[in-house]
Amino acid sequence: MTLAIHNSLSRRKDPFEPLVKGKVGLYVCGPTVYDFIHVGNARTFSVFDLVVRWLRATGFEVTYVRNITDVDDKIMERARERGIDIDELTETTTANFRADCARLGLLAPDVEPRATRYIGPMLDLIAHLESKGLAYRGANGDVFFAVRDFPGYGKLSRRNLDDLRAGERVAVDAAKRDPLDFVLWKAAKPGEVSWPSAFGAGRPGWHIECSAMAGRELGETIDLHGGGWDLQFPHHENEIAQSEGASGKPFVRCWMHAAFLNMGDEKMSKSLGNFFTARDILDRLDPVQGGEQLRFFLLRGHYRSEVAFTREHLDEAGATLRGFYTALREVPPAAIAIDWAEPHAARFRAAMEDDFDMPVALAGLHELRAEVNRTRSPLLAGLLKALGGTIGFLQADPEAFLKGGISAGMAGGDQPDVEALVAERTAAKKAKDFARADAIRRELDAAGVVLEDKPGGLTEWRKK
RNA sequence: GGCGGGGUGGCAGAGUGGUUAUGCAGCGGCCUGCAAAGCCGUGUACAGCGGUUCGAUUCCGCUCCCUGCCUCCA
Repeated sequence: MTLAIHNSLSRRKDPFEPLVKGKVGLYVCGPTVYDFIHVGNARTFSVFDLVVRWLRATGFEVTYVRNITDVDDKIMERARERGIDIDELTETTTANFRADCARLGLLAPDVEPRATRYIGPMLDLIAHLESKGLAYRGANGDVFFAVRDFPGYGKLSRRNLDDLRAGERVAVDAAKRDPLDFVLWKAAKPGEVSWPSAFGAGRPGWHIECSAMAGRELGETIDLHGGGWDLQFPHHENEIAQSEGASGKPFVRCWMHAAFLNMGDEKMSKSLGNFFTARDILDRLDPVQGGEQLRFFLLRGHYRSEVAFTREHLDEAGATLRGFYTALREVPPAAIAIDWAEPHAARFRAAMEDDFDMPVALAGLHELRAEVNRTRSPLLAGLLKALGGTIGFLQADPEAFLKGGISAGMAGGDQPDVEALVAERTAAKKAKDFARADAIRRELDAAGVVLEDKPGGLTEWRKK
């Protein structure tokens, strides 16, 4: 069984073989830290979290690099609006981003390079490109990449230079030789942050940072590079041009692009203004279940298919997760190592290795869940938990998960004393006072608590 | 205008040239004091029109519709 990944370069599922056997370098384009991330961003980061977890679960040693873009026009603009300096803005935004990721249950990357710490490598790269005739200085002091002098330009996004309508929507910079040339280094204007350089004081263009950081952290040729679909052009195309233009070697062996999260049937995006921040959503969900619920919602479809963001779908994801946890609560899972030859495990793995086919993998997990309920086998329950664990799910304590925010005392002061009412109801039941017992059930139900009577007079409860 | 993705049962969502995806919801049953949970059973769904084929949701062509990138964007 070998992993096949859809490679945007070939547009096929290619067998995945890292450059060095057993070791994978993965670079993911991270956020530009001027504001909270939205749920669409969360989806992309969740997708690559899934990739990293799966690779590790199947024995790869992964170096996961996800950058922080902390210099950019929007950052400068936002800092100016707020009257704070850029560092203050990027520091707090980065901290917020990390906190949101933690709530979602995302693994931290092994390396989280910040663009401003890699100005040196960027300048080296630009100088190298200039020496090879691929970069030139414009009349305005900016340094540009000469797109037509790089033969492979357009190979990732399948664009023909002559078909691109540069300037149709945005004025073309007169300093460029070709309208499609892009900035490597922007000459500083008065009052802007800048770094001294051989090209004059300035700051990096957007694309150069990823080439520099990926090259510095993972080498000239990297195994996997990911991001959202919208990054394919121009960002990733330009990264290829810069990196391959300089090194003469293939930059990325396999490109992965995650599909969008939509609002209605439109892409969720900051420029359209139709977005929710990940934090807004997490704040509205149960404090115990919310992170896993949102991540499950974001990942239950295939990563190359768009998903529509609605409250109903989010609720459904929560219900599904509760179903899994219910099985694990009823049948305490044995702590086991996964035997990949076991039929459920083999099916799950085959699905995951087929370009991370989560819907099929989850279908197998559902069947396993039903079997756990039927057989009450701790070994199968253990397998369910272990398989879920390979992709970062089902690792919470089932009892705590099912009780949700109510058990953690986070639901507010007007919550009824569940344990006391349950005890009272147990007594009422014993006395055959079913009217009282049912009244308590109704009262708790209204408070969002569902009671489940078990054999032997025990009563479990969970959040509705 | 160029390049791209997609239209599957009430909803979500895989997949396949001819056999059950799966989940949620619904319906029936078992269990239960009543419930809940669980289990069992239950759905001739593949945008339309042609073509290829013994047979197409699955391949080919056309049409219609939705949508992405081409500017910052996960």
